[in-house]
Amino acid sequence: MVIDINLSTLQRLKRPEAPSIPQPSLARLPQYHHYLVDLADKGISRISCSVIGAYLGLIPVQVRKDLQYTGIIGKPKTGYSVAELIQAIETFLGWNNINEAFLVGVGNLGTALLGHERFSKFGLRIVAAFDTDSTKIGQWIHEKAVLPLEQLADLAQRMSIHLGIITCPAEAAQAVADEMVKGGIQAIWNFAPVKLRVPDHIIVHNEDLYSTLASLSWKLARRFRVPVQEKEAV
Amino acid sequence: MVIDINLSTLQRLKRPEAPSIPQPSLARLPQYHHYLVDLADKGISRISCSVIGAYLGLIPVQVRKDLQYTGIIGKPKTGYSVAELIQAIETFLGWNNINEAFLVGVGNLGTALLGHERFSKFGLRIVAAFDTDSTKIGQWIHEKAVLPLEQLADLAQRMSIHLGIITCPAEAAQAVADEMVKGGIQAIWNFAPVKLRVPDHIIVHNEDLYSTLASLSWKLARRFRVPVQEKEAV
DNA sequence: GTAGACTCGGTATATGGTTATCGATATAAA
DNA sequence: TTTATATCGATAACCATATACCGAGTCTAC
Repeated sequence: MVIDINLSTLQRLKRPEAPSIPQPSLARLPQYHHYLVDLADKGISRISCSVIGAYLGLIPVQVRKDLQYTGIIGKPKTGYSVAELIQAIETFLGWNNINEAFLVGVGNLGTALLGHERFSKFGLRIVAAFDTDSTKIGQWIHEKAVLPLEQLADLAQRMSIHLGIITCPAEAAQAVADEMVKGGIQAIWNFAPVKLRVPDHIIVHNEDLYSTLASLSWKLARRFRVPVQEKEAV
Repeated sequence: MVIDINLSTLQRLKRPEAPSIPQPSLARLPQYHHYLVDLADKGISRISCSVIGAYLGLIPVQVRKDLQYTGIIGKPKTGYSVAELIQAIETFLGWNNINEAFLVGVGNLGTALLGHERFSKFGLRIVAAFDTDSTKIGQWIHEKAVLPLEQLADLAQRMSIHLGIITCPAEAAQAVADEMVKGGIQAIWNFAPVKLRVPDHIIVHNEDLYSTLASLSWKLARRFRVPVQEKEAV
């Protein structure tokens, strides 16, 4: 059986033009951004890594390294310009160019995302929603039309939509992903707890609530359980 | 200014009894679990790391290492017992003992979580919801009562609730967290895009949509931008 | 104007997680 | 019964990320 070998090999081969920024740093940038916007609102114009780090519980060096990826240049003693920093992060993350997205699955979660106006500040605009439930189709939710899933592929192609958001039940997720791929969608933000099978060039990010839940319950169990050894000897 | 030094030092001091399992492994366990339950439903009773890995896009060694943390023991050639493996993961993650939780913020997202029946399979039961909006208080959403936030601390204490879920707007999140701490809650699952300030012994997990969004938009921007160098020389 | 303190940027080291390798063992086929 | 093969468990090498260190620059206070 060589399937596994092929798979892992593929994964590695896919990465030559791999991220020039570590994934964890990428994930921290929005946090810096959020804090910086707050500062800007307060009229503060310069900031140092130490202060940012103190606020977020990170050491100054790490903050500095993360920020360096955005290409920003600071000045000794004074630190960075807040405005420049915000700009640098937004540019780096591509938040200046809006990504238009389709969302599939207008349940509670889907509705929540559709109504999240703040996304537009972070380069995301959900332009339409899709569902298979005929009672939902035709409705308008948060000013977005709910269309039948069958139209997704065609519309995505014609409107050059690059991003798809999956908030449908797990059972339907793979079929939805297939439709998205057919419509030329490049990246999928997947909220369904399923491993999607898509071509290699498609970017998939899973928002896996169960992972978080696992961490939490493990830590809680650990805290309230009498401290026993985790592994039994054979 | 020594705040930062103290902070980072604290973080390290907090960790002596740190996770005996890497965070990424912990996050993968639910995925294995999900797949295994599917297998069990199909009547398959034994499984090898290679097959699990092939399904999830991981190499067999990694799967094996992850599973070892749960204390499971496999047999050469045959692999693991599916049933034992499921049991081992559930026990390890503490999914057998139900965690009762309070949820604060009955917006779309909060409602979505309240309605998510599957959580109960993963050791989570949301027993009540809270809000400050008087039009929501008194309602029942998915068979859970919506109570005024003021009652949270008292009820949490009397019912020995250990877990709090924050799905309210960012502005209110810190105040809610404070209430939770006052009520003796040990762990917080935070969906608000805010860095919460809580005592050291409180476990906080942020479900940060913006981090994911940042990754996605960076990768999309990178794909569609002409490949230029990321950093300008000084 | 000078001394001192703070902060940046670059390089080096340490840590933690992932991947590779090897020997042992159980099953299945000859 | 013997041989071949798939798989596990353990140890070791490797890689990515996080942390520490050091020199250089600039602002503040005296």
